[in-house]
Amino acid sequence: MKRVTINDVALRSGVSKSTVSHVINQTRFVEEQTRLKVLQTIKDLNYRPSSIARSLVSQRTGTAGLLISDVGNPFYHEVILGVEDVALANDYSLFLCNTGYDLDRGMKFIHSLIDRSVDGILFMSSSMNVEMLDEVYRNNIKAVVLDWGGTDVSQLASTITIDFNTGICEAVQHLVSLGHTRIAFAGGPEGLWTANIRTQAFLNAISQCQPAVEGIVIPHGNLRIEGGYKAFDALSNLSPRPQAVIAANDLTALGLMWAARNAGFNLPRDLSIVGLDDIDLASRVTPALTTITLPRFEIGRLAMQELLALIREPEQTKSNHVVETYLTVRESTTAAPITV
Amino acid sequence: MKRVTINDVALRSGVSKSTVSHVINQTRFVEEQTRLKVLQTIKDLNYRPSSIARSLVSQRTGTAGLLISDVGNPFYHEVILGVEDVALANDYSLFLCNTGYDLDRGMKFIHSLIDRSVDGILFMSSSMNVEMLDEVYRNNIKAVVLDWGGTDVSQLASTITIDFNTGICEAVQHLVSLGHTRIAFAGGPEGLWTANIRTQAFLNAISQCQPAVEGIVIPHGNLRIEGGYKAFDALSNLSPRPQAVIAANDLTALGLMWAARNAGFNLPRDLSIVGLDDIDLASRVTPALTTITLPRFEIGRLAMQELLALIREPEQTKSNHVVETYLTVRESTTAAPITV
DNA sequence: TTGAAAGCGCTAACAA
DNA sequence: TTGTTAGCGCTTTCAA
Repeated sequence: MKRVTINDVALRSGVSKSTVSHVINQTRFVEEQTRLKVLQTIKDLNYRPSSIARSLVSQRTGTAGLLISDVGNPFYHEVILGVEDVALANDYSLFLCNTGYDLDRGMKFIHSLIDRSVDGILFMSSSMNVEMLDEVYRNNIKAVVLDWGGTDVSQLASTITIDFNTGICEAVQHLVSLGHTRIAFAGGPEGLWTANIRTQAFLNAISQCQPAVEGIVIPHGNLRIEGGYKAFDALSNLSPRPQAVIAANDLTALGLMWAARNAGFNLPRDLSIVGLDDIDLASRVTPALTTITLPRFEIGRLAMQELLALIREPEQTKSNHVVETYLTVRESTTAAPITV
Repeated sequence: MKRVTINDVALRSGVSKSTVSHVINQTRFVEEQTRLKVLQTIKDLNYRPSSIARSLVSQRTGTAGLLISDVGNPFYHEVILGVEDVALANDYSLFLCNTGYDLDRGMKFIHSLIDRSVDGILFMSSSMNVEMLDEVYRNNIKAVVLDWGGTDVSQLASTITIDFNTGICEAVQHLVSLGHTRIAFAGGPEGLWTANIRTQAFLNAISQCQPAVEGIVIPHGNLRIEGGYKAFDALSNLSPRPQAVIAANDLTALGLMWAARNAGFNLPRDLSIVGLDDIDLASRVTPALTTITLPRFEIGRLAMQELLALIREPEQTKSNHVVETYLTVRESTTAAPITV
C-alpha cells in the first residue's frame, strides 16, 4: 500500500518525470499524444501530487494559520466562514489555532506555525502581542491583524480595523428620530480595549452626531448576558430613567432585554434596546433585536484576501483597511413615550 | 533573508549535518562538548527545523483534518476545544474544514487533506459519506467518525457514538420523581438522523425506564429556537396539556421557554422544561435550563486520542467508543401541580 | 519536443 | 564518536 509517486506515473507512461510534471502544471508544451497518455496514467493510478514535496521545492505551502481567541465566540463564527471561503477558493488550507485568551498558548501556536512554514497568519485574537508578530515577520511570514488595540504594527503586518463610529452614530440618530433624548450605553469591562473603543465611539457619536442628546455610560459590564442583567439594575436606578439603551454587544443587550422583562417591562414600549454585533441570536429573539451590524463575513473575506495579496506580491506595501458598521433596525426599538 | 537550514548549523559548528540532526532528535550519542556547541549555534542562528522537510522523509506530517459541519454550531464548540487540547499537547496541528453541510465542499476538503498528507482525519460532520471515508482509507489515512447515522464503517474507521438513552432516561426519571405522568418530547426534523436517534431514545426511555408514563412526541421541529415556538403551540393544543417537556436540543428548549413566557406562563411552575446538549446559554438564562449534558470536551479529547492511537500503532484494531450522557438539574423543572 | 540531473531540508543506514 | 551518502517526491535548469 505504497504511495503513488510521479515516478510511477513516468515509468508507466514511458516518459520522464519532468514531462509528467510539465503535463500536470502546464508549464511547457507537451505533444498532445503523450500528454493524453500521461493524463490517462494519472487517472489509472489515481495519482495525486504530494504537496509536501512540492512545498519543499517551491518554498510555499499553501497554508495559513488562523490565530483566534475562541472559536466559540459568536463574533468570530462568520468571520471564520469568510476566511475559509476565500481560502478554499484559492486552495489554501487553514490551521486552526484557538488561543483561549492565553498568550503562552498563542506563542506555542506561532512557533508551530513557523515550523510548518505557513505562508501567512491571520491574527484574530486579542491575546497576541508584538513579540509574536516580530517573530513571524523575521521568518518572512506574512501577517494580517484584525482590529487590535495595541501599538502600531503597520511595519510588520497589514491591519483591518472596524469603525464603530458609523454604526453607533446611525443608532443614536435612529433613537433620536424616535424621540429619545437620554440615551444610555451599557459598556464592557474597563480594562478591555475592545470594550473601550466601543464606549469611546458612543461618546464620539453623541458629541459629533447629536450633541443635543444626553449620553449616559453605564460602565463595568462584562460583554456577557449576566452583564446585561447588572446593566439593567444600574439603568433602573437612574433618575430619570433613560428610555433607550445601546449595549456594547448583543449578549449584553439580550441580558438587558431579559432582565427588563423579568422586571415586568413591556418591550419595546418601556425600553428601546440596541445591540452591537448582530449575532445569529439577535434576529431570532422576541422582540427581534435592533442592532449595529458588523459585516463579519466580509471582514473574514477581506482579511484572507489581504493575506493572499501579501503572499503573492511580496513587494506590495502593507495596507490598513477600515471596515464600517451600520445599523439594522428590527423590533426592539420604538418611539419614546410622549412626555407631557 | 534566507531560511536557516541544518547545513548552516553544521557549517557554523564545524560538524556534519547528521551530527546536528542527531543532537536535535537525540537519536544517537554525541559527545557533550560538540553537543553543547551545536545547541549554542542553533540558538545563535535561531534555527528551527523545517517540518516540511521532515515530513518528506518521515512520511508523517503531524497534522490532522477536522471535518466539521459548522464551527458556529454551539454543539461543536467544546468538542473542538477538546480536540485541540490533545492535539497541541502532542504537537499536532489541525486543518479546519467547515463543510457548511455541503457534501461537495466536504469532498473538496478531503482531497485537499489527502494532498497535504495529513496523518488522520476527524469526521465530525453529518455531511459526510462512505465515499469520503473510502478514499481516505485507500490513502492510508486514519479516521475517527463521530456519531454518524449512516452504514457501518467500522472497517474503515474508529467510531464514537453518543448514548442518549442514559441521559434521557435520567431526565424521565427526574420528571417522574417530580410527579409528572405525561411527558412530551419536542423532536427535530423528521428526515434527520441526529434528530431521530434522540426521539427514539426518548421512546426507549419511556418503555424501559418508566413504562407507566405516557410519552407524547411532538414531531417536525427544526432544532432551532423557532422550532421551540412552534412546539409550544402544538403542546398548548394538547388536551390535557402535558406539564413537562423534553426538547430534542437546548435551542428548542429555549424557544419553548420564551414562547411559554410570552403566553403568560409562570416558569417553571406551569411547565417543566428539559433541554438536551447543555450549551453555554443553557445555564445563563432564567430560569436556568435543566438539561441533558453531553460531555463535549471529553468527546473531543477522546476523538483526538483515538486518532493518535490509530496513527501511532498501525496494527491497532479500530475501536467503537460509546459516550454516555447525563442529566444536569437546574431551575427549569419543578414539581407537577397536584391534581385534585 | 523531451530527458538528465541538481537540489529543496531533512533523516538514517552504512562506513570509518 | 562522527561523517558520507542515498534518498523522501517534487520542480526546473540545462542539454539534447
